[in-house]
Amino acid sequence: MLDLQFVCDNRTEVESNCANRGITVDLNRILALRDQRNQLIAATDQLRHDQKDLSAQIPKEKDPQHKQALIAKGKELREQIAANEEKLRDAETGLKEEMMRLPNMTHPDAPVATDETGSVTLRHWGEAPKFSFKPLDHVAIAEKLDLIDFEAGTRVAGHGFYYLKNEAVLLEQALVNFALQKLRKKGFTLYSTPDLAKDEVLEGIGFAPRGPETQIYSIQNSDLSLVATAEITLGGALKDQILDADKLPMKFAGLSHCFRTEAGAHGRATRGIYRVHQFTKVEMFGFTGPDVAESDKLHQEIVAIEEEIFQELKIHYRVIDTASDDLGGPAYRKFDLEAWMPGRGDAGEYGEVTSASNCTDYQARRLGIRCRTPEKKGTQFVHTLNGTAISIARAIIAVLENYQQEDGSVVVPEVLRPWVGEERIG
RNA sequence: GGAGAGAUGGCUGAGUGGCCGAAAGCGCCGGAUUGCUAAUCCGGUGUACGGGGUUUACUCGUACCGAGGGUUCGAAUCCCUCUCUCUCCGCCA
Repeated sequence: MLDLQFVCDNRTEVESNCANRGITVDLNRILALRDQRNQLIAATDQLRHDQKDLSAQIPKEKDPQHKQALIAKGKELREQIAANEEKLRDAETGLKEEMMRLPNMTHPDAPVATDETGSVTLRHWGEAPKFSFKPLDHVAIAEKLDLIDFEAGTRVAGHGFYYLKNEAVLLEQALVNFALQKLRKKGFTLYSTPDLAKDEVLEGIGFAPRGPETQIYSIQNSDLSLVATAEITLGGALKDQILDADKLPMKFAGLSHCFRTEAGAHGRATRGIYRVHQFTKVEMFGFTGPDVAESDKLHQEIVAIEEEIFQELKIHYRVIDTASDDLGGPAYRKFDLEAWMPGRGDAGEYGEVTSASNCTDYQARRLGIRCRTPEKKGTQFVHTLNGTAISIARAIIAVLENYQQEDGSVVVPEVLRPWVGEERIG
C-alpha cells in the first residue's frame, strides 16, 4: 500500500504510474473518502473531548437533579460517538479498499511497457548446450528414468499434482541443501516456515486470498490459507514489529511448500511440472532501512545470489528487467532469471526460474514493519525485498533437460553430487 | 485436552471505577559540576491518527496499559471471548 499523504500530494505521478502499469484508478474517490474520514475523526474527537469534560464534572456535582441531567447528557454523547464510529469504520474500509488497488510506484530505470520495449534482457550467462540428438523435454526424461509419477498425483489430489520419485527426491533435497548452505554462508538467517498463514498476512504481502480470481487455496471456516511462497511467512514473521535500524539489513531465507490454484493455465507451455499446484521453494527475504539506495543495493545482491546458484549449476540463463505493466502490485522493480530449457517448445525456450522484487515500503506499510533511526524522530517503514533462491520444480526441469545424455541418462550437476550421492541418473 | 497463575511504557515494576498516558527505579538523551576512566545534581525521554502552524522547530486534540467485544456519564481497573507466557496433570509423532 502507498502512503495516503503521498498519493494526495502526488496525484499526477500516481496516476501516470497506474497508467504505465495498466491499472485504472479513481483518485477522486480516494480524496473524497479521505476528506470524509478526516471530518469524522475531527468530529468524533471533539465529542470524546466533551465527554471527558462532562464525566469530570459529574463526581463534583452535588445537586442530584443536575447530576441526573449531566448523566443523561453523557448517555447522549455516548450514542453520538458510537454512531460516528460506525460511519468512520465504513469510510476507512472504503478508503482501504481503494488504496489496496493502487500498485507501488515504479523504479525510474524500470522499462515502461507503453514505450513498446516491454521487458528488457539485461544479460546472458553461459550458452545453451549443444546436443547431437533431439533433446527430450523433462516429462519424457522423467518417464524414462521413473522420476515423476503424474498419474498417482492426479489419482490422489487431482490434475496439477505429482509425486517426485527415486533420484528426483534426492535431487529435490540436494537443490534445497545447496541453496540453504549457500545462503547461510551469505549471512541469511535460515527458516523452515509454516505452510499456512492468516489471510491478513497474505494481504499484507499483497495477495488476495479469497477473491473470485484468487491464486490462493484457503481453509474453510478459518482465516488461514495455504501459502503461495515463503515470502508470505518470512515477511509476516516481523509483522507489527519495530526494528533497530543498526540491525538492518536483515536477510532471511525460508524453506516452504508453495500452493497455487493456477486457475485456467493449461497447454504445452505448462506441461509437466512447469506449472503445478504444489512445489517446494527456498526463498530469500530482506528488510532494509527506508532508503531506495539501500534496498536497491540488496536487490542487486539478491539477483547476484540467484545468478551464482545457476552459474554453479552450470545452466545457461538470461536476466530480465520486468516492464512496468508486468510488475505485481507490490513490486517497485523486478528482475527475473530465465533458464534455458532445451526440451521446452520446439527447439528449447527460456523458462522463468527465479524472480526478485524490491517492494520498497509497500508491504511494510500494510504489515506495520518499521524501524527506528537514532537521528530521526518517530519510526519509518522499512523496505522489503524477496527473491527465489531455488524453486524446485522449475530447477528440476532445467537440470533434467540441460544435463540429459544421448543414452537417456542424466548427469548430476557437480555441486549437487554430495547430496544426490550419484554422478548420473539412469 | 484438564487445572491454576499471569500479560502495564526500551526494561523492571506500582496501580481494583473518575484527579492515570500512567508512580518509582533502571536505561537512554541534553545540561551543570567535579580533573582522575566514574560519581553527583537538574531537565528531558512512547506510538498512531487528526487539527493549527513560516508544513522545519513547535503546538492543540483524540486513541492506545496482550487482542477484540460488553457494562458505565466515566474503564489499566468490572464482565465475556480470544491469543500468548509460566506451573502441574493427561495424551502424542
